[in-house]
Amino acid sequence: MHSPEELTQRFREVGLKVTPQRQAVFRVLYQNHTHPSAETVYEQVAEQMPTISLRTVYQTLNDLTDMGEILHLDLGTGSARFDSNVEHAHHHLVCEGCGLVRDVEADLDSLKFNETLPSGFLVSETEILVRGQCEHCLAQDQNRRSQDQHSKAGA
Amino acid sequence: MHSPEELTQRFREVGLKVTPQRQAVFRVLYQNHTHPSAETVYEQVAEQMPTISLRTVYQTLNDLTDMGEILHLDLGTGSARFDSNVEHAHHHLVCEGCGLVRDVEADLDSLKFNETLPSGFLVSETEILVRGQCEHCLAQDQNRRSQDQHSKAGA
DNA sequence: GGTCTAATCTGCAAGCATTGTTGATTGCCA
DNA sequence: TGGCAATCAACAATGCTTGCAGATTAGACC
Repeated sequence: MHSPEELTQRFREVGLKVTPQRQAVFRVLYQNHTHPSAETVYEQVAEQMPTISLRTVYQTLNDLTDMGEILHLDLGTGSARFDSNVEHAHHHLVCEGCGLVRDVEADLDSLKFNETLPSGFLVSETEILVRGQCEHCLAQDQNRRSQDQHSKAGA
Repeated sequence: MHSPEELTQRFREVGLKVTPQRQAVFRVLYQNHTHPSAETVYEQVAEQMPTISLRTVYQTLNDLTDMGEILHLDLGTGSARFDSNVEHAHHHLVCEGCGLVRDVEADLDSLKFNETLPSGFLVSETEILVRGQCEHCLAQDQNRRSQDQHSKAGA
C-alpha cells in the first residue's frame, strides 16, 4: 500500500473524502504487517480515537481493497485478514492454533500441475496456503500434554 | 470416503448410531463429487426425506469430517464445501463467478519456496487454490457485454 | 472565514453460515 | 421387547459483515 500521505492524495483524486478516521486506519495498516482482522484494526485505531465505529473501519478497508491498496484474504480463520503488502507477490503461512499469518515467497513457475488445467477456465490467481502450528502454539501444546501427564500421575 | 454400507459399519464401530437421516447424507455425498455446501447437501437429501433438518445435515457432515471420511474446505465462497475425495491428494480450482469447484492434481514436491519456511513452524497441510472464471461464467460475461453494446447502440 | 451539499460518521438492525439448546423420538444392545 | 443413550427437529444464539437512517463534516465555492 501507499503511505498515509499518498493515500490522502489518492482518495481525493478518486473523489473520496479524507477524514481523521480514515487517516487513522491508513496509519495503522501502514505500520501493521501482521495481516490484522477488521476487529484488530478497529482496536488499534480505537486506542487513538475511541469514538470510531467498527462500521467505519470496515468501510475504509473495503475502499482500500477496491482501490487495490490492500488485499482482502480469506484464510479460513473465521474473519477476513487484510494484507497491506500488494507490491510483492507472496503466499501465506497460517497457524491453525492462534491464527498467526506470515508471508512466504514461492516460485509459482516451478509448480507443475499433473494434468493441464481445464482449457476453458481463465485463471486470475493461484494461491498457496501453508497450514500448521506456529512455534508458540506447539510449545503450548507440549506444556498442556505434560500437564495432563502430571495430573494423571497425581490422580 | 467409504461407501454408504461401509460407513454404516464405521459409525457403529465408533459408537455412533446409524439413522435414516445419516444414511441419506451418506448416499448424497457418495454420489455427488461437486464439492457441495451443507445447504446443497440438505436440499438433495430433503428431496428424499423432506422432514430432515439442516442442523442434522451439519451434524453428520461434522461427524464425517472428524472421522476423516470427507474434507471440510474453506474456499472463500461464503459457505464451507465438502469433498468426499480424501483418497487422492489434490487441490482445487474455484470459479469466482458461480462457486464451481474442480479438483486439480499438482506436484507439490516441485514447488520451491524462495526462502525456507520458518524453522519452528510445523506444517500440516499445503493447499493450492486456483481462482478464476469457469467456461460458463466467461460465456455469460461475454453475452452481457455484447448485450450492453447493443443497448448502447440502440439508445 | 462563512455557506452549502454530498459524502461520511455512528449506532443499530439485519443477513448469512454455523453451532448451542432442549424436549421429543428412535436406534440398538441386552 | 424394554430401556436408555444417542439423535432428531425446531428454534435461539453466535460471529462476521453489511444495510440503513439520521446526525455530522470535508472540502469546493464565494
